[in-house]
Amino acid sequence: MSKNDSISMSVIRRLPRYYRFLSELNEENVDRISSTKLAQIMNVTASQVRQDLNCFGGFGQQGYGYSVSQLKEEIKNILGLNNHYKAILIGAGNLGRAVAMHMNFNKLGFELIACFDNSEKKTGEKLADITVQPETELEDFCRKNHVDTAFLCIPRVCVENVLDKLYALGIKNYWNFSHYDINDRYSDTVVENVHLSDNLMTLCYRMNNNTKTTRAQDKS
Amino acid sequence: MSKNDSISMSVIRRLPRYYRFLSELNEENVDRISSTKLAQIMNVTASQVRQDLNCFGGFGQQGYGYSVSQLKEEIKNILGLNNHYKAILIGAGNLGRAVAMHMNFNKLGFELIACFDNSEKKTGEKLADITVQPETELEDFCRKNHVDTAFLCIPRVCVENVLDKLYALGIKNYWNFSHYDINDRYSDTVVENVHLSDNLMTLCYRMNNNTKTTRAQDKS
DNA sequence: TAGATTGTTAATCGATTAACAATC
DNA sequence: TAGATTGTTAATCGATTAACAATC
Repeated sequence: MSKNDSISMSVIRRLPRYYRFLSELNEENVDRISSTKLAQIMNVTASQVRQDLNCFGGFGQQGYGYSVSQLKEEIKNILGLNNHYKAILIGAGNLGRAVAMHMNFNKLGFELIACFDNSEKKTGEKLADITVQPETELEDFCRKNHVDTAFLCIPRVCVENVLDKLYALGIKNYWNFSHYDINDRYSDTVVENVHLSDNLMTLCYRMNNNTKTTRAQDKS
Repeated sequence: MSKNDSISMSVIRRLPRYYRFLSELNEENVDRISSTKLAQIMNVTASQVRQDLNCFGGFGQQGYGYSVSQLKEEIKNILGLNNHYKAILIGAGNLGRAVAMHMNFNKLGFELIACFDNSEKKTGEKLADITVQPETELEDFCRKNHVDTAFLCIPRVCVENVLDKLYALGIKNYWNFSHYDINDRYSDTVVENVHLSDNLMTLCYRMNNNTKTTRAQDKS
């Protein structure tokens, strides 16, 4: 982690993809790989691979290429996947439950330690190995337990209220599934948005205009 | 839909966001808006707003601005949200169920007409107003019913098999929640990927390197 | 008409690609 | 040593922003 002054978001958003492909190669017991070969597999240019990796350090060796297992580990570290950031989930609806059950948080740098929902019906339900608590417990829980980030799987209209509480408690990292603009209210937050409906509208557009869209940014 | 030769993906991916903000303004009964005002609300530049909109036509009026309701409708049309593309869902696990229950497909240009799962346990379950069918019925169903697109909420390892069937049946539009690279196997497909774990890894990176990430592309 | 704001062209900025000297 | 492939600089390409003439 030496050179990482102001890495562009374009590069950052490609890192998980590198990590995935390198993990696969590693599982297939591939020892080394050249930027050209990796680029081929990933459908990008060799230049991009080398430029991207060199944002973080010179992981390769001239005339040889990159060690797959080493590079995989480097990127894992750069991404911070060895962390166990404590996360809480707000909202135990369909989406919240899917997120809780479906994701392998431990491999992604997180640990899900609690879930809250404002509906009495949900309270007491089990998701993975955590129990849904009433939202009235939220603040108390956060004061008693260190919480790094909140995953917001609640409707847009509910976000502001919860966000204000969380922010006041010092939680400033969010995985946000709503269309509420968190950064707009609190600018010193780190927010990753998942806008499923935007994504689906984009699919709709592209189905409509199939013949002539550019290829750029297709992936991801 | 006149000028739309090769609109860049950057522009396309911004359209849903315009649509959202304009819908809101419209609900607040705002009649007209200037590019400057809209840009302010959306946290972008006025130039970008005007450039983006002018990819599709001159919707504004000099000295006046844009009619909110008209512009909203224009974008709705550009996105094709008035369509009712017939969609089927493959996979009734946590994620599939969340997708089926959580999304307001009709407002997004789609209609969910069936759901399939390869597990006997799932068969017969009700999601929204559709019943989960065994995956063995898939091909038969697709031959008897027109299907425009498939939403893939199944594990990566299951995709290839299902994809081959769907593609053979002429289905070439996919909303893909797995890491399987559909475009790689069939290049004449339209694919929108939702890579939740990539997204979460990006959050992890940014939590690690909070102080010094660029702002570009933060939104979306 | 005067003021406002668009549509559009030109300038800038950043990201991607190409090229090649360094070096394993 | 000769061949391969990196790290890095320079060139290109595309996207964003600024500027302004057209016009409502």
